Amino acid sequence: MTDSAAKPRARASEKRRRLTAAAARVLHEQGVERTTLADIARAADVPVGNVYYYFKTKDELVRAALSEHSAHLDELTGELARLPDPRDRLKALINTWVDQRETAARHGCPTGTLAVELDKRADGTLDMEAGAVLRRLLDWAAGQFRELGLSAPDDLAVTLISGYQGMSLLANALRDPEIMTREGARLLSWLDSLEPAA
Amino acid sequence: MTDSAAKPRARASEKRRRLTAAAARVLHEQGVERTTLADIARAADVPVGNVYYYFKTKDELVRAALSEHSAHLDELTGELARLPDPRDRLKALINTWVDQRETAARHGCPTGTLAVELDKRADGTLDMEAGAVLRRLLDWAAGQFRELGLSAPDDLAVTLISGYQGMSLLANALRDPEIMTREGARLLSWLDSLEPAA
DNA sequence: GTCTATACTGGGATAGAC
DNA sequence: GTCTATCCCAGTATAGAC
Repeated sequence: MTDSAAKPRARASEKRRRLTAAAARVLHEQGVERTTLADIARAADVPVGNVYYYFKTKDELVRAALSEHSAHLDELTGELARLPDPRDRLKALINTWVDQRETAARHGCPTGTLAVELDKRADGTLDMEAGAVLRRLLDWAAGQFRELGLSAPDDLAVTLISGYQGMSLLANALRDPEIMTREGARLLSWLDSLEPAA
Repeated sequence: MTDSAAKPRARASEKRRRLTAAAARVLHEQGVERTTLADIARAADVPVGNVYYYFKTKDELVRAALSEHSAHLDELTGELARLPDPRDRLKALINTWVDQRETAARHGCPTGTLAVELDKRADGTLDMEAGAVLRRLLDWAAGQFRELGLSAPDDLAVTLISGYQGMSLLANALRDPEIMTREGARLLSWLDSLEPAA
């Protein structure tokens, strides 16, 4: 009996997951304000009006997309944790960014562009949530710098992530993926130049 | 006769200028998609429906806001031109950014956030126009680096403007103006470290 | 040349059928 | 638990009064 109910439940969460994944992708490509629930439903292959069974409001879908980005970040840092040297982890992170250059040139950083859009809101509902995801990335990077014994690890993290956001924004605005390549190389040699205080 | 017609014409363009200035300000604060024509009209103290006498569509108001930013940029570089040393001009530019830190922390870089939002559009109408303004800033900066006899002036310009966009985005997402101060200081010492190739 | 009243559309949200 | 039909509002744009 409980088992017979399991399948519908499974399908329900399956659709919910499809909607979440679609939201993350479509909101990144089109932005929050220009994306309709119909767009997301279509991308998830779910009937339009049905969306409200899984998400009460559009904002909840945005929130789900943010969790998706956050989970993706966890996955990435989890993989990087296998590298013994923190500096190598940071370098691998930068290489990941450069590998994504075509996407960045077309749509920007998923979290960064979301942060820009949500910060324009007057209502205090979601306007800091994207910032919170960026904050987690900053904290992770600061941890790596700390492990390296560098002073002011938090500031170094800001410099690194700021570099990523800046190059993504410019690559996007100018539609030029090579900006990611060149600035990525610069960040790599910057990393190499950092030495612990004597 | 031609003189008697001058006053209404002057008033007309006066309102047009008020609308343009209001558009630049409100679009920066609220973003394009969340700003209604009524918002801009109210900020410009012009009757709502009247807007269409001066601007045929909302997109034209966005375009006007972009010209405003572009003009503001010209004004700024014009002032900086009075400094004899290109390096001092670049430093003064960075100091201007840091002085604007409270605004940046609240609303981001006017042109950068506009670029992010417009790039989300599928229609090829305005999606590159903000990028064009950023391009002009890049070109100006590259000119300064070239005057200094530095190699790869275009890449240095990208690094500088990317730094500005990155620190503005992070300051905005985290609502922390001090990020502008710290990253600004870093950019200043980076500038000082640059030497012409021997 | 200036402004008002209103038409029209897109899209978020809901009630309720199956 | 799934989906359809529909309501309703916000907001752009226009027609036309003054």
